[in-house]
Amino acid sequence: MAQGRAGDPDHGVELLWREAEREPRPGLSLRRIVRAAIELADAEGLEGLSMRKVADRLGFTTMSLYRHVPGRDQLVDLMRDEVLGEVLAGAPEEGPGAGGSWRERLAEVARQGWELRGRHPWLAEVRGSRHLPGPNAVAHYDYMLGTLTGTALRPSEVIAVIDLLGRFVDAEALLLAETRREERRSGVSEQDWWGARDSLYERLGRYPTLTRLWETGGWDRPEDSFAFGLRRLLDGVEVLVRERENERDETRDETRPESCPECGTLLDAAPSGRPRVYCSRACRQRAYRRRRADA
Amino acid sequence: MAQGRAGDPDHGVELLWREAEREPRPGLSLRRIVRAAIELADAEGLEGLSMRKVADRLGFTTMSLYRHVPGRDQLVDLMRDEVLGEVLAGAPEEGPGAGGSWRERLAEVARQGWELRGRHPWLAEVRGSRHLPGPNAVAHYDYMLGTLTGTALRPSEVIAVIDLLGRFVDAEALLLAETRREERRSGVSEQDWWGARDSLYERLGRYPTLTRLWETGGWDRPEDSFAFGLRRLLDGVEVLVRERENERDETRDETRPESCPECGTLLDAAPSGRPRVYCSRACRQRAYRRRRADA
DNA sequence: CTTTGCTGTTTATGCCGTAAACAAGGTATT
DNA sequence: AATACCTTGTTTACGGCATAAACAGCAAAG
Repeated sequence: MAQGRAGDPDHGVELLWREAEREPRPGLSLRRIVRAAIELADAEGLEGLSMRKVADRLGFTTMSLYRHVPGRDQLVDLMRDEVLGEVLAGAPEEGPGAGGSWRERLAEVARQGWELRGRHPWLAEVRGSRHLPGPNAVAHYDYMLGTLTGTALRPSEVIAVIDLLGRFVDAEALLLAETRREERRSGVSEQDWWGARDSLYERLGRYPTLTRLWETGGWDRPEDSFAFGLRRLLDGVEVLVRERENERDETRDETRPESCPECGTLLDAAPSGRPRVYCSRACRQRAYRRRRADA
Repeated sequence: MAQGRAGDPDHGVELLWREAEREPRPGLSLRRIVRAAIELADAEGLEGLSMRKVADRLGFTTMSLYRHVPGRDQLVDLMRDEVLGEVLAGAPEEGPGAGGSWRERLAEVARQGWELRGRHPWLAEVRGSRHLPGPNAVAHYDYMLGTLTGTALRPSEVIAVIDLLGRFVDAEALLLAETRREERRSGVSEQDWWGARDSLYERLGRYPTLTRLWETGGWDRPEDSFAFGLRRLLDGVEVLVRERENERDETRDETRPESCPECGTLLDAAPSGRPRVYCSRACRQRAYRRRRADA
């Protein structure tokens, strides 16, 4: 069934989105394969993931896997979707973090993504631009986009911010994962390895800025690169949000606000005929809570 | 000479830093190998780079390369350093961009890095945390760090900003490179490929934020992700710079400024005995030009 | 009872990096 | 001049990888 379909993306969609497994029978199954592959990748990284090893771990031959998965790439897509389910499983009901400012909510999803990649470092190593999202991936993306609901950002900006943040988290996680793996493989810590490169340091005297930063202790206590980067990014987004808020405020008094300032939904006329400000009681209360929190 | 040294980083240092080749003799040479490898990787990506193909391109056997390069990884290090030389070759003398504000200089090095990765997309694909820098890599790093000279940032922050920016450029370039490659490999544009995933879109109705953003045209004209991200990042850095400037200004009036506000150099007493403000005429003029430009 | 389809296995192909032994030529030493 | 050595390139071989293709066992459906 799965065989010979490695080049068919739509089959990949079916695989990712089809209903939960029927009754668990003995023998192989998609879910078992995916789970085994995740364990393997958690331990050895994405590059250490091979069809052979997954099959061995399950006690089957390599080719047996191809009865359930079209190929390695699709297996990775399935693994990705599986672990993305972990974030939502631990999240509260009412959207992303419910309370708090957009900034707090955004910082929270970044932290969640960071922690997920701490548990599954291979997630950041997944390459390629055509990975099909499964139900969990889409739900997670929707959840992240939801953090910016109610800001004055334009739709395309909401998307750009979330994508940017996602790439940032991935890049930082990738760096950490690679460092960790090389440390484990070689048995030498990153510090020790670089510290032993005397033949390199001998040659760095001629570089002025490098030398000055070295002498003023720039490398003595380095910044935490995830925390530092996240702060800069959030600050940068905040500048944009404020800009859009100012634009909104300038036009507010003349043209009546025709969309909910909290979630952006278009406002239909209230039954009473009185002009609405919020689209629902939930939004009105959320705005109230935020106003109180800001003060 | 190169053989059997694949695990010796110090030999890698020697290779990267040793003087320019002697007279070009017929047959193989390190430089020729590196050049051929760069051409290959430019065309086929880092994953398409193999010792076999490099050797074929030069008309030698695979193993002949190992007389000059310890292994594939070290070859990549050499390629990296070679192309990093391109940036500095086109740069003016007096440090990074010489004129302009720190923000303009920082934006400029980001743009240069972006363009370099446009010419050599594989550069962003290089993985691993223990890549030895050669002379060009160090000079380029020094050059980038130099853009923030004269700001109120602390040394560790200067480094963190430059590293963050570097990872950002790399991440964006990687995304683009992967997209391009898949487009070339499959012959289908990214838009067309995703547009044909009807079996996926059928299932996206249940996701509220996604749906709302779709309906309000969020994906109609997406932001340019490099330009957008760079703006956010620079804005974020600017927030930090201003914060540090305020801190400096608060202590300015009581304790005399003992370092040049333009480049950070410690000020020695002027021969006249009159308290100096800038360390040199160059810095005084630069500050003047900037003040005029801001107004 | 036979046909069909699902599941797992066997076998084989063609990539990859590189270790090890070897061959040939130039250079230095005796 | 004869010898040893060093540098360069080749041959051969190994173990790893993904996966195509043919095949074998079994169960349910006709």
